[in-house]
Amino acid sequence: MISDPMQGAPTLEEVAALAGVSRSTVSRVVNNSPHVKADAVAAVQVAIDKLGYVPNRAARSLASRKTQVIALVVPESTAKVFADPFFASVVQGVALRLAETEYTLNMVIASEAAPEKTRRYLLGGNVDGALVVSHHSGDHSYAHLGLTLPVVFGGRPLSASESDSYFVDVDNIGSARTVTQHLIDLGRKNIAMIAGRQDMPAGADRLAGWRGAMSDAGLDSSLVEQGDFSPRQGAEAMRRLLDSGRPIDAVFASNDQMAAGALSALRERGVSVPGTIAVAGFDGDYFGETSEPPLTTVVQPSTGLGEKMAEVLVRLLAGEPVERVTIMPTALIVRGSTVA
Amino acid sequence: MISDPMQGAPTLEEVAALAGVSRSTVSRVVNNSPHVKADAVAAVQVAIDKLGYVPNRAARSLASRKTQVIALVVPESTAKVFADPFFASVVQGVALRLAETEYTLNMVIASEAAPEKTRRYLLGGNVDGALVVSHHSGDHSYAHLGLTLPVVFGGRPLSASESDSYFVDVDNIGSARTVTQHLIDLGRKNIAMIAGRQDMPAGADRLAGWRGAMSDAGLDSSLVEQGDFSPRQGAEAMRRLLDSGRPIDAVFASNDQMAAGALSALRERGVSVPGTIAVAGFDGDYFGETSEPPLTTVVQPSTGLGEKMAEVLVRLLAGEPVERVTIMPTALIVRGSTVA
DNA sequence: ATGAAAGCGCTAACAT
DNA sequence: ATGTTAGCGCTTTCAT
Repeated sequence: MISDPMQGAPTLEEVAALAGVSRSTVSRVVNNSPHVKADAVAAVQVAIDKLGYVPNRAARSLASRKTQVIALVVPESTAKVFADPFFASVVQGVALRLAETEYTLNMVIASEAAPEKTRRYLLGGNVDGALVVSHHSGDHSYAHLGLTLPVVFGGRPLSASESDSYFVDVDNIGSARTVTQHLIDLGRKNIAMIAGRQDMPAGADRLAGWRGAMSDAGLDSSLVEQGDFSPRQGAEAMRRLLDSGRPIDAVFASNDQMAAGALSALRERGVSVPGTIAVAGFDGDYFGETSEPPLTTVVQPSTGLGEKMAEVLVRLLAGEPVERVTIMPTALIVRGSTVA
Repeated sequence: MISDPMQGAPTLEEVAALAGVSRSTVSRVVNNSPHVKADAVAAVQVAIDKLGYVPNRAARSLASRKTQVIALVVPESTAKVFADPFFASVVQGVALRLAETEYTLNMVIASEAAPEKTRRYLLGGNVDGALVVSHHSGDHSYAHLGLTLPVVFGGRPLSASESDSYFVDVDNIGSARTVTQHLIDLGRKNIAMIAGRQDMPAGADRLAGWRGAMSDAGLDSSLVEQGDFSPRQGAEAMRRLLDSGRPIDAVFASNDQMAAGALSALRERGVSVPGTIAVAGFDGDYFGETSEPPLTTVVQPSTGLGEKMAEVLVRLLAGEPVERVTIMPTALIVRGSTVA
């Protein structure tokens, strides 16, 4: 059998004995207190190294009433579409940034069936703060968590007013306007929209951005179909658009996955892209990079978004002043799906 | 400012007082001890609900010498390619499965620069067990961790002998043979291989499987180029293959990402697929699903792999007998890249 | 600058 | 079946 890992781990007390100082002094050294004489610090360091001492988190947490744990809350529905490369990148950014700190990353899958369980866990003093990513969820039972626990959201929370929650996001409306304008500048007039779920900020805002650009240009903005951000539903939406019989010379989809789906529907109907219909997406993930033709899209700094979320929370926890809203930059990338 | 979340959290002692029993009894109820009378259980439950009591993990961990934490160790290089959908799915499986247990998932990014930091953390009594995924790493400093801490690997560990580590994997050799045989059955004779990194088991084994099938069929197995599992290097490998001037009528790539890259190289050279060259991949991820044409591939149950890893570790931790090696089933999926 | 002492909230023998 | 008694390993006043 495997030996108990917690067995025989050297304690602070043993370090103190070996260094010939009190436990308090060792504790101070471990916590970088400035009030310890240099030689004492040295002696303790030697003892720590010799023993391979690692502070016990549980004891430390119990005594200090701080957990040094940050929860990354992922609604279960989002977890199921972990396949979403955008989401995976955000998680990656969070993990990378947190690895540089003393915080530990606790990934929590929030079952939509038992939201109370998650709430209790988060509010039960098990974590110092939480990061909530819900690209794909309408569930915002976490919106009010921010009143009790430091929380940073990935993407603007739907239900909470901007004034009382911290979040990191991109300018979805503005970016959607930009892609749409690109399509308009190309001379396209009948630009359809494959919108994402409207119970999600990203879905609603991108639709709003498209509408804004269309009406500013005096174009009709009634060509809208909806999908759930998946390639499959993107393809289905495209087919419905085609079947409507209305003239279409361009399509803007709420994300690259749906745009890629639209591309396959177009291919199966023998419609040339961008010749007959130009297609643009949003996200800048590899669905768009590897599609045929590659997609014109709005690139979001997905890893950067995760890093920023972690950073905002860490600073919040450190008591530093932090801006409630952080908007990350996006960039329009023009590729073969709109320009031959 | 935000109120201290750990402030005022009801303690076991308060529950005991309200229920009119001792702390031990409350503890027993919380831990589902069978030795508590029904009415006492009821009284305690009422008190717990009324107070909204949540056990303090730190205190529990300190007293019980168990952390209830499982680390998911991700080598930093792997984290950077978190973009790998296969890997993301494995993580998803782990998280989903662990969410059903009492364990907490601690995601640890193991910096290759400071492997000792991770070792210390894992061995310092901060976790009960670890899950190591290193699809993309040659680093196996974790191989010997298994001697001290319960560890389950995703994929066969390279350096450790099978007899002393737990792992969950698929039959890479056999599956690679199967795809290759499919190509041979199609009448292809000059089948090239785009192999993955040979310092990784998956890379080496898939190459071996292809070799085996080729030599069994009496075919030449010298048409090999290597890549790092990325689409870009898959495309480059394909170009080198084409530039070699040797006849080629099929290609098997170590993963779908490289196969997708090969597809784009082929398209840019105007080579028809599967007409002139048939292409097959491995993994069953969406690179293969969304490519044009979609890829014939070996589907691995990626989420299932993660779930199984979690399950094996949980059972190991529970002291249940568990098989050291778990091989998950794969399936050959034939699509347009090999059959018109 | 350092030590002594008192817990943090819980579990785990040991009694009863 | 339930209560009592010690700690788990660390931080943190409070002295000195």
